[in-house]
Amino acid sequence: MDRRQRKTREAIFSAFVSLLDQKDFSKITVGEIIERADVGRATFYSHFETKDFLLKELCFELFCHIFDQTEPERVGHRHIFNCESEGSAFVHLFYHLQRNDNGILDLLSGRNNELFLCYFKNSLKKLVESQLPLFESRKSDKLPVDLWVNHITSTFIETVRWWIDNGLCESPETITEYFYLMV
Amino acid sequence: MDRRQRKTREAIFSAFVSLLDQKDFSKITVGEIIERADVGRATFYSHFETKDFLLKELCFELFCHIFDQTEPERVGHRHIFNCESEGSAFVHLFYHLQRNDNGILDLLSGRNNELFLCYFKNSLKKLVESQLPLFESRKSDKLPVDLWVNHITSTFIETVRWWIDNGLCESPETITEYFYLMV
DNA sequence: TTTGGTATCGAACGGTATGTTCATTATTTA
DNA sequence: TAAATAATGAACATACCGTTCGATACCAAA
Repeated sequence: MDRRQRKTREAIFSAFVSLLDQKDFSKITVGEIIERADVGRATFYSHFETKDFLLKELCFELFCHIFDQTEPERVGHRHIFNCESEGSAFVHLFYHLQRNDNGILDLLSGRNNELFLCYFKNSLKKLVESQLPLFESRKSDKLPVDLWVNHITSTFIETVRWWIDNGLCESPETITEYFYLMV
Repeated sequence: MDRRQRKTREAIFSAFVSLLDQKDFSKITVGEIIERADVGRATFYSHFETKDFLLKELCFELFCHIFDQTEPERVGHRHIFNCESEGSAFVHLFYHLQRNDNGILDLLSGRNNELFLCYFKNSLKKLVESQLPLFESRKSDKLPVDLWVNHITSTFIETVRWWIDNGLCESPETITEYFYLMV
């Protein structure tokens, strides 16, 4: 890829993330993004169709290394799908969140990010499905599978949001315990 | 209240609800509302500060008779807080939803109604709190109360959304059973 | 190093939606 | 019937969107 392209793309992403740190997605304008990225208006639109697509691509990059099963393992980072000890995938994920990789917390806690939550939920569902045996119980036999998966996923997200709103006081282990208690 | 005021207010509400039947809240413009309500632009803004406030007031009216404890009982409608048989408040609520009073389903199922969901959740939380003893168990002792309340409330909402997405196939009783199984 | 292709710039434009203003007209109420 | 109040409708300023286009800067391959 052309170095110019890489640079503007990077500039736009980083301007976008830093803006998300300050205000809700819905309040951010394209004008602000290009001003902070120091990039021409036409340039922005030659990279991203709309602001929503920018968010979509950002999510894709964010979630890829967290959720994507095809992503190759890296040194020092055991992949979440391959955590061997029981249930550790979710502690792992809570750790990711606590470190606030790429300002993901701003997006999760914000109250106007339906789009983001939608993408996050979809990725998370895949993880939940792959870990489904963990949650087998009397209850789950009597429920439609997709309702059950949706419930676990939603519970995870609501737990994270509660955690954030509470100032991330609890340790990832405690939160994981809470999470498992609820499902 | 002046009859003129009542009439325009009513016209705006009904135009708004009928538009919600057709498209997401975020796609509806003030222009469309006043056209359908057959009301002047200035008139709209003399009644409602913004479109968001219109939604807020609509929610207030919608939720009042469902959730408000101070609302007087009416003939043929036992109030939800006074359902005496165990747990019937939630079946009651599922019945309300199934009948789609005031097009509330459009708002609940729509994917762009964070504001509405926020209001709904807040009202629902009060109901959940009042019914909390129903949900006591080993689990709940070990969890922070507000996390527990939030979990029950979210689970209810997610159940309804799943129900709607599935075409309201199940009976309110079945859904209530699912709901209780999950929490 | 030249050269052809490509990315960026920057200003301007048309379009849509917002929320306000104000003089005029209609309705209510005292 | 008169004073108060509400609705009208057109106009206005503002903001943001997404597009266009000629000029300029940059890159990569020959």
